[in-house]
Amino acid sequence: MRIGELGERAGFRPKTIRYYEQIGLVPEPARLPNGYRDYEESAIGLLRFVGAAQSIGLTLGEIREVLAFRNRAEQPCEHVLGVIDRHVEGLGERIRALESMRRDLLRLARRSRLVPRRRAAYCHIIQEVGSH
Amino acid sequence: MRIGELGERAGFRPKTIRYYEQIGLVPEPARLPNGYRDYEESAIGLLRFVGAAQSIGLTLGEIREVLAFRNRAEQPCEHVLGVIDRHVEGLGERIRALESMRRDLLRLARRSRLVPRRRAAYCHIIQEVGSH
DNA sequence: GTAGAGGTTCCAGTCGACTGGAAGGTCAAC
DNA sequence: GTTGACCTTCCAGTCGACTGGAACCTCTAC
Repeated sequence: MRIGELGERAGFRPKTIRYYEQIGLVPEPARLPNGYRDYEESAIGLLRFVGAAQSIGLTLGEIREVLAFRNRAEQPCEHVLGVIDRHVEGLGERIRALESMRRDLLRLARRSRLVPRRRAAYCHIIQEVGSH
Repeated sequence: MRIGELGERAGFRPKTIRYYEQIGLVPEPARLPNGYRDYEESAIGLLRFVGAAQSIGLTLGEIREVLAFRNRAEQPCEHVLGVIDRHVEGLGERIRALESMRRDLLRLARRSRLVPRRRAAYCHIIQEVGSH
């Protein structure tokens, strides 16, 4: 299939797919006699993989590393486990921060609606967040 | 105090402080006779506010909006409450996504360590994440 | 044959958040 | 007086993830 169809089905713009190919994230596909890229069905899965990896916070660089192992059909090595551990650690912190933030913002929104004359209350909350 | 000291005490580089001034995030300070910037103590609190707001995910543009209201000592108006609501909503989603991600990664890490010969397990998990 | 959609490469730009570097001034300690 | 740390402005660059646009080709429907 051509690049436009691949993009439609995998959820990426052609420009983005070409960009990914340029930075070596995905392989160059075969070409039709007219020079158009000709993708296999498997390219959809690969791009979906990239999208999923992005959605869990991996950078394109990290995804490329992971794909390198996937493409070689090797089991995760210490390197990939290291990537996972780093993310798990960071995730815990981010979740705690976000939950705290959410609670604060909900409380603030409630207070602001109950006491509309309360002054500078938003700034007060942000400063509490900052002092944790 | 001069910009270097402010940066030390507030946790920002002088370059960054000048950048914030340039984009209108923080006000221009007074100047000494030699042209050096001369900051009041309150500038530390303002920059800490910026840092705290960044840490809960606000963009500089959003922080600037909030500061505009703070500086006028007005109570949060509908606009600021709108910013809060947007963030609360987005936060809930992000927290759920991060928690799901964290669970998946923890499970993956455990499985990978118990069954070190398991092949391409990482890719499998990412694809599960993507299919949620 | 024509028009328009879709494709190609190449090069540069956008966005947001900084950061580097050039060119030069100021100041305090030695 | 000299040196080195710190300051100034200005202009452009970096990073990561794209995206726009120019110039041109290909193909299908009318």
